[in-house]
Amino acid sequence: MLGALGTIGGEIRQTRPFASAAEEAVVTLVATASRVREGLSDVCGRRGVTLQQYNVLRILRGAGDAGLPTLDIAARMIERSPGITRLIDRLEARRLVRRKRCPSDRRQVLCHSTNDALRLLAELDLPMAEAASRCFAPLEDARTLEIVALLDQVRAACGAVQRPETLAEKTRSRH
Amino acid sequence: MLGALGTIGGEIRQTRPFASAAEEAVVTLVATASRVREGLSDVCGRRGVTLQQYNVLRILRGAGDAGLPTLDIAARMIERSPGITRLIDRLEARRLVRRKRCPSDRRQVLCHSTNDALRLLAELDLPMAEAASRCFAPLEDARTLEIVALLDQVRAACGAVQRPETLAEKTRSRH
DNA sequence: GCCTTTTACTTGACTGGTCAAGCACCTGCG
DNA sequence: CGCAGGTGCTTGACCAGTCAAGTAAAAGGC
Repeated sequence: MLGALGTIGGEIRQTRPFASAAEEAVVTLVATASRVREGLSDVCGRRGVTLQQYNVLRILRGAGDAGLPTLDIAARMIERSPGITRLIDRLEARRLVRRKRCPSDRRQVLCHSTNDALRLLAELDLPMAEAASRCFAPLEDARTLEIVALLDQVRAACGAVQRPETLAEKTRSRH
Repeated sequence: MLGALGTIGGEIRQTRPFASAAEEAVVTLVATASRVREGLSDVCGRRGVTLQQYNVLRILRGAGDAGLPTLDIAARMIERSPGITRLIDRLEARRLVRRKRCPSDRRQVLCHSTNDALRLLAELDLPMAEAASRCFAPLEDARTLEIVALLDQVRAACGAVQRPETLAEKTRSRH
């Protein structure tokens, strides 16, 4: 384990082996996600959007014409983002998002995808899918889904204490 | 798959299933790492350091009295960090790092851990290890190491194009 | 019908991260 | 020895993310 080829221990030139399997896994997980993220970020970056912005645009595309209130977008993001307002500000400035106050609840601001955004997403769909495939290319689909299943358990374990169900979510699941 | 409990599809309330295993895996990977990162970040945060700063301090502890030049630290970081100089600036301002010019190569700046830093790390060792264990608690060690092995392959696949071996690394491996 | 509480953001001040350019220093090569 | 080119950082300008406090609207009492 001490500096073996292809392992994190080797890559970051660590002098001592990991104290536990969990510690090694945490480091490997964060490092791997970081690399994958860079690859995707790079693809988005070529079209002038960050990965977070891309994520928002995809969420809005999925929401369709109805649009989505600001905090609902935040709740669906892959990575938590408290700066959601400003993030969308920038997208609105670039005419990738339109906002309007919700008539039935004037506290909410409904966000909509614009045609520019849909065009941008259409351009990004293929390269993003390719970037994802490239990362998991050495693994068969079965192995890939195995990772997914294992990671789901990890998220459940740390997410349980980390991100307690919000009130909004509780309310939603009640009906 | 469409919104099943405990899966990413359910958690982020996605309306359509994923187009491919790779895309699902990418989303799951980034989301999971993000949650794990938050948990660790939170532990560090209570002692006033970011996860990146903690990583630097650990690297310097590992380096011992010899210290380590700035860019060597950057190379060993779990997440790539071009802002390494400023990151260390902040650590130096808080007296967690000492810097001095290397006498044999005056371009390099050798960074050293201070006693304050060692004390801080000693305080963080246990809670950080616990946070890591908590994330992987539902998995047996064998399953945990299975994830590590799979993720190593993913990193190799996207890292190959993403982060080509630097010249410095080539030089080092030559002797 | 008012008054508290909750929700859904928004704003301001700040910290931290990123990119590009620059400077000091070393390393060969003629 | 001098100088072209590479290395190792640092700096400045910018942008994105974070935290705390504030505002406006809805919801729920009494």
